[in-house]
Amino acid sequence: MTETFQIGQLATKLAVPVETIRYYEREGLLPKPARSNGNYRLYADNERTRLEFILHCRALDMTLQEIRTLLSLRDAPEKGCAEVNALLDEHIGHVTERMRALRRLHTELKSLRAHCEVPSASKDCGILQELASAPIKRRKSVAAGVHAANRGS
Amino acid sequence: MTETFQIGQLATKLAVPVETIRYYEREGLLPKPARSNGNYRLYADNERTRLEFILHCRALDMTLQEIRTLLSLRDAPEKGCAEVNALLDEHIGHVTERMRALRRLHTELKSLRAHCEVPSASKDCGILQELASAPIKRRKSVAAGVHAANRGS
DNA sequence: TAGACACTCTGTAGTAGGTTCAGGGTCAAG
DNA sequence: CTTGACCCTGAACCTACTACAGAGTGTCTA
Repeated sequence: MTETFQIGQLATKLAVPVETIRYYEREGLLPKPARSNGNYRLYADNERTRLEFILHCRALDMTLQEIRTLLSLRDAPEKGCAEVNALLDEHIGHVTERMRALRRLHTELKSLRAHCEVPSASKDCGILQELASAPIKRRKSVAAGVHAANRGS
Repeated sequence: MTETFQIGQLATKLAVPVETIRYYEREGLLPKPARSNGNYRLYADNERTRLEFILHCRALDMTLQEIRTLLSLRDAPEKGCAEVNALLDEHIGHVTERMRALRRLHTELKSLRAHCEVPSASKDCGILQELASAPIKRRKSVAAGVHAANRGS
């Protein structure tokens, strides 16, 4: 019989909040674990490994949906891993695009900042004036993260 | 008497969804506009200008809270614009940090991808193996966007 | 045996910045 | 008088968690 641990121990070991583990269970990324007499969750090594897998993927900024896909591929060892490659390539594509957007953004912010090197009264502030009148370049918000929803053309 | 337009016209002009305009009003970024007899919102040029200002700021990935601050500075022309500069500098700092994080992430993803140039059965997939065993480097999620919450050390 | 304290349980609500939907009202044209 | 385009409010949904509230469990000490 292998060693089991309860949720707090698992959380400490992997440096993840307890609530996150329960959340992943609710979301179907982790299976429902065994329970103790007192209804505490009991985890063994396979759950621990699975959670580690998930955390690695999250550290690489994949969405839970992407991770679900990877887990299902991992659970089907007879299938090829071409899908894994495809998913990863697409994810890398997202990241690349986001880097480009951030670079553009950075340039623009720097140029905006240059409008006001010498502090003055805010009614004469070059930055505020620029913000009021600069053309709006519609772009996907960087704040949306790596996985931007497509809004608009 | 200046020309007025209703929400759909304003939305079309500035290429923003109607719902977003109403949302900004709820959030207090836009003032409550005049209403027609039929209870339709009626906008004039000053609201339009204010909305443009907000959209420019959003295009630069500022949060609504940052924009609220900028708007209040804009509304107080007697105050200095040192605060504007400070806000912008901090925002640029966020963006810079995020760019760095994205570059690290990109490197890591590329290296992971290199584990499986030749598709094989998924049970032998180098990527899946790597994801299961690689050390977890805790980092702020890039998906949190430019404005990351600080979670954990 | 009782109390203190740490741990766990479920369920709900909040976060940012919107988007989508249901169920209705308004207005001009045909 | 009906069609269709527009508008209204209020609430639910999205991601990936996080933060409670209120209750039960388990262990240690007095």
